[in-house]
Amino acid sequence: MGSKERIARLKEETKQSILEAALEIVKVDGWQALSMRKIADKIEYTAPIIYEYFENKEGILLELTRQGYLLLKREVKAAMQTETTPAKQLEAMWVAYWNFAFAHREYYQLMYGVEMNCCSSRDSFHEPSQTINLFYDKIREVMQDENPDEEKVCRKHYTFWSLIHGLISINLVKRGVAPEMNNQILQDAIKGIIKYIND
Amino acid sequence: MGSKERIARLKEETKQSILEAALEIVKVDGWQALSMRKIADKIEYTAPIIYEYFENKEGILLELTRQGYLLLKREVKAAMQTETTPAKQLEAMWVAYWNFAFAHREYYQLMYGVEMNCCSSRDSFHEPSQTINLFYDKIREVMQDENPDEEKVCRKHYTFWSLIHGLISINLVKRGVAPEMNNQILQDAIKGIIKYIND
DNA sequence: TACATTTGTCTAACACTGTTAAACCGGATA
DNA sequence: TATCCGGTTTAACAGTGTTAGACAAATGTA
Repeated sequence: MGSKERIARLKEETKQSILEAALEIVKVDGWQALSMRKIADKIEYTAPIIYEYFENKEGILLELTRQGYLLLKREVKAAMQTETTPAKQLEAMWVAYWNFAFAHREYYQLMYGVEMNCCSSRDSFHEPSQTINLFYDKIREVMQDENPDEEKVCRKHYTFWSLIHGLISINLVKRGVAPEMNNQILQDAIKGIIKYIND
Repeated sequence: MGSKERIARLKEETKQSILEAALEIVKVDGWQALSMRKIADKIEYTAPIIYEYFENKEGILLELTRQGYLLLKREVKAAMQTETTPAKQLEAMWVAYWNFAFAHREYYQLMYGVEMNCCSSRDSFHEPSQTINLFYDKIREVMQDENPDEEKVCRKHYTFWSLIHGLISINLVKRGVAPEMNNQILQDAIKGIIKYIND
């Protein structure tokens, strides 16, 4: 009775095709454009059969997240194996992580909760620049250099900001990060940054 | 004819009440729970009148984003004024930024596109830990210390990760950041981190 | 005062969304 | 032949953002 296995394999195939269809839609039109009916259209079925393969829409997202983590691991591992010394390896791994985020931005967005819906143009605001200027000014003051290179000031701030924004994002998305570690990192980061400004 | 101004003031009031209602809903149930009809319910009107005050739902979000930036600027500025030396000021400003993100998480999420919908429990995955372990191992190798403190390894990695994740997030959400600066920051960060591991 | 026009508000509807229950229909089984 | 069962679809529900049309009350005008 190999037919049982055959149909099981077929089921697995359409399950995969659902995931692929979802990913295609997202790649073209973004996460907010993903709908059950569009997936169904793409695999030439009607929407309800998807529920034979996944509990609900979130089930699909969960599975894609899992795939994303697997893919990321593979790429990081591969990058590691291109180098020999630990320092070079670590560097290559982070570059791979970086590249993954842009090569598979849909995955990265899903995995780490980055901008999945809303507000098409978050640029075109002038308000943020007011706050940024406060920081720029202060960095200039901290720098001993009399005529600080504007590009350098910008880069310092951007580095700062990335670190703290990253810390915040991770905390907002994933609960249960030890708060005392957050504080220590935040303190370390701030101290480090201020020192780093006069490198 | 002061009545013109009176009704203009009234209109402005209900416009504000719409924004307040939206914020209340979001504070309690998150961004994905926000709907025009719920806002209307809260201000005791029906949904269509909201379109007299805002072009559409995104118009509301845009205005809230603007308010968020203003609020952030105020708090950063206030923090700055509690200190006198530039270094202390810069430190206080970043702490204020950090505090803002958690005191007004709805605003921060909206402003910087952090996890506004989807995937209730992104925890409860074991896949991410596989990748994290790759990094942990490598950090341990880079550390000269024979018996590295586990908490220290974790903290180093977390710092790394925050910086790079922050860099990525900003790039994914806000387009138009100079790519050459990204590269320089990424390179600087990675070099700096590796040095910093053996502090 | 009588009529006209504007203003505020609501109802109803459209086209979507995720999800479920019921019907249907073809093929394997008794 | 009759029965059951699995895969599939249709129809529906409740919810979403958004728009057009109706209706009444307030206002302006003759």
